[in-house]
Amino acid sequence: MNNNNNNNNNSNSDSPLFGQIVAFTAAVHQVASDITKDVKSGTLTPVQYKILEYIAVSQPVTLSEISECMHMSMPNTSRELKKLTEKQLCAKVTDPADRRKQGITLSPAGEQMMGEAFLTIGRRFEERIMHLSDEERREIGLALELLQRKVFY
Amino acid sequence: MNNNNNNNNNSNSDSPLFGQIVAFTAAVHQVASDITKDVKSGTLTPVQYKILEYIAVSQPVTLSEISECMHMSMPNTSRELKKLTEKQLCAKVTDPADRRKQGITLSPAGEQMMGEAFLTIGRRFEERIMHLSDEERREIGLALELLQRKVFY
DNA sequence: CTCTTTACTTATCATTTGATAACAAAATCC
DNA sequence: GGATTTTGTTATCAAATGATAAGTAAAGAG
Repeated sequence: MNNNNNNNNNSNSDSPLFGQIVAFTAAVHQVASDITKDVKSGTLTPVQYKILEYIAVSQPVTLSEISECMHMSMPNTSRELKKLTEKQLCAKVTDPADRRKQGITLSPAGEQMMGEAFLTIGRRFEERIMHLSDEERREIGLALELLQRKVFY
Repeated sequence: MNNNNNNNNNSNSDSPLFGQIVAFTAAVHQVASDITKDVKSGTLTPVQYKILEYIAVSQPVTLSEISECMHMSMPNTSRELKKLTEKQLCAKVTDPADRRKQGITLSPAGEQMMGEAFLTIGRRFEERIMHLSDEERREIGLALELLQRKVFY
């Protein structure tokens, strides 16, 4: 009865791309979540793992950068980073040029942990694209480049 | 030549695609997070919003489906859904064919809330791709389709 | 009809995360 | 040199989320 207008409100008829992007984004999230499932050590909280991931890719980083990029407040960032440091997974080095700033890097143990995590992720990804030919991979590379440049910048 | 098709176990990131995918995935997450920032009503927790989003796209859904898809336990799913129902944002309808199951849909208020959210998201997305030509959009559509079919399935 | 399984609920507790106030040290501004 | 801004810390509190145990009602199996 009051089943009013049809659902499938996935779009916005302005842009047919929009619906496609929504579905695509959901798929990317889904796959990313599948592929990274259980890679993190049990002693890490999800946020802590994310932080390590970010440090691993962007090191050295400052606390403020982590804070901004991960959308968390400085106090909370500081707290989590302290825990990571206590777990010996990362190290803070005071910038000699500006001694307020701290360059944060992974410790050797942190490097190893994240190295293993990325290896697992890489293996799972390889499985997923195992069956693809060189030509297909080339196309995928181009598609990724295109989307990143024009949409996900 | 070191071609794919054989499963080389020492895989990790000798696939140049892997690094590209990592960066791409990060970019997608970043943009998605930017674009959906603050679209949710202040009365919703992040998880509750995610659930509503899922219901909106997939309704009607059962509790178990939400539970599985969102990676949360049945008790917790039940709790959050109860809160959403109390907030009048969704409705449970017992399946007459199997009265254990509950089809969950958005209530009119829920439809409206999510409709507005999607509209905002759509507008922000439009801004982002505003400057693109028809030809570019067509290419993007193709790229999305390719990636979704071959990588993010 | 009893036994088991499925789908979900309720209650409870621990942990994680978010938010805010108050502080400190180094750099920068004037 | 004193005020201000930047960068980070510590402490505390509230809320959100996760985990688990125990229960209910309906469906299905034998």
